[in-house]
Amino acid sequence: MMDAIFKALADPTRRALLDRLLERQGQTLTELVDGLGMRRQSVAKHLAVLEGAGLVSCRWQGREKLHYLNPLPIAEISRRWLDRYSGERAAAILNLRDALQENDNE
Amino acid sequence: MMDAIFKALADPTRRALLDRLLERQGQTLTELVDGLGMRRQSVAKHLAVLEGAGLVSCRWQGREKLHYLNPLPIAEISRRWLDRYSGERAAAILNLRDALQENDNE
DNA sequence: TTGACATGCAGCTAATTGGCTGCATAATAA
DNA sequence: TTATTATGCAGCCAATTAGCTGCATGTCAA
Repeated sequence: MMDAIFKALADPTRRALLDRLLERQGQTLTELVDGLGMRRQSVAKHLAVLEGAGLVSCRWQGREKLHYLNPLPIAEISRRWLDRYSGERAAAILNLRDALQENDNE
Repeated sequence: MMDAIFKALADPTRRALLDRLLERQGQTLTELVDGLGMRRQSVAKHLAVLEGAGLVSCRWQGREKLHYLNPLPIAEISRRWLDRYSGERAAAILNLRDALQENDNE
């Protein structure tokens, strides 16, 4: 599950899609295609990956599929994984700096 | 640059390597190979990716290459990108909930 | 000096990925 | 009803990736 999220975030087009949805929720596929320089079907695949990772939720309205950003998984990742690297173990940064400066300054 | 970091984090083996280094800095390649069920050369490639993304820094000590986690890029990512999804736009979560509950409860 | 050890480098292969085209289906508009 | 529009689905292809093997290089210990 965490793996799906990281893999989904690994593609710049998919991050751009999340940014677009952050600006305005509920956009359709054809709206989201605009400006990406890519065919509709390719964008649809990217959106499917985002949906599979739980980052985007959808709602059908007639023949249009509205896309909504779901920020909760990203908040989870940030809290449960990334924070370990900046939070309680911040001392590691100092250890690193010390270790690197120890004896080679080339 | 941000792209390199996201791509580096997309692989579970690489995230495991970061976790290992978070537990103990300065491990050698052969130490890190242990427990991954993978050849040394493969692990070396993963470490090269992490180093290329700035997530790992290295120091040579004789014939051994010591690996150190660099938490700064992850903190950058968390601050400059991920926080937008939980912070100022937290209202979007409510908008999403409202939109999804609007008219379909199947 | 010689043998063992730590690593690097080049190249192979199978699987995955990210784009594409073509066609099908469902909903709206005329 | 018929044409248009929004989307889905299947399949193709080139590029990337993640593992591997084999060999070369440099360092340490006996």
